[in-house]
Amino acid sequence: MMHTAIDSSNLTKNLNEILILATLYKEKKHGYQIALEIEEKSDGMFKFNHGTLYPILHKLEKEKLIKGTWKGEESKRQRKYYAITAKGRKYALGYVASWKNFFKKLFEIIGEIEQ
Amino acid sequence: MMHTAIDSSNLTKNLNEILILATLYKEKKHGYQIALEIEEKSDGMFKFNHGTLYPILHKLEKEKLIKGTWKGEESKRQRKYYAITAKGRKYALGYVASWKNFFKKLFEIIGEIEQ
DNA sequence: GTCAGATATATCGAGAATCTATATATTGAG
DNA sequence: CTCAATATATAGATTCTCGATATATCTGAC
Repeated sequence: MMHTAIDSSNLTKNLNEILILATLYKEKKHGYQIALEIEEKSDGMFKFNHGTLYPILHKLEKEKLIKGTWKGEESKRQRKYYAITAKGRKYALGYVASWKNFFKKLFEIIGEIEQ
Repeated sequence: MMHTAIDSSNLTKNLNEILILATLYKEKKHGYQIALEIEEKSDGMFKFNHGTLYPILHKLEKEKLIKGTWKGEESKRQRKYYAITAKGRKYALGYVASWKNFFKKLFEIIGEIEQ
């Protein structure tokens, strides 16, 4: 399995990527929908500002982890639906393993903190 | 208990702080020692560059979560030993609760990713 | 003894990423 | 018809880490 190491010096970026990939894992969604769903599911713990969300989507698309397609009838509002790619799925699977390892290590250290 | 919310848009900073507070929770240590211990305990997953470590220590000290004291005989090498304060302990306890919550929420979402 | 490498603290400039604000446009409720 | 929510996008400000640099001490090898 591809091993996607988490860069602890850039955790937020790693978090944003895995949240987006997870949200798209089972079905395609457009940007705004992704942001809303993540915010709802996490009870507001994870939020995306517009200025953060779209550049990340564009970057993931450039890396071919997701693929966007414009949809909407003519002269109607156009939405860009993103679908995860095969490459994106592999990447996401490796990422989950890395996050588990991350928390294991983290809790080993912060286990020092006790009441 | 004080609730220390984790700012998911600045995760690395939150991580660095909790790692330092955890490392100081049971005994005082100087900066270099903190960095080495965290790197060893995490098998290299968490690392501190010097340019990152010292500014964070200064900031935590300014916020009175830790307190530094220079030690070393005259004309010998001076080391600054940091001890966690009562305020720091309370803060750390709230932080651990927040990290657990963070972890829970994250895995609720990335649970979508399955083989 | 002296020299190299590890220990130890500190700061600066560069680079990367997010945030806030702004722009533009559609849709639905009242 | 107007306003709030939906929807995508980008620019500039801010913030944080990284790598480099500076300074100095300690220790072990030769």
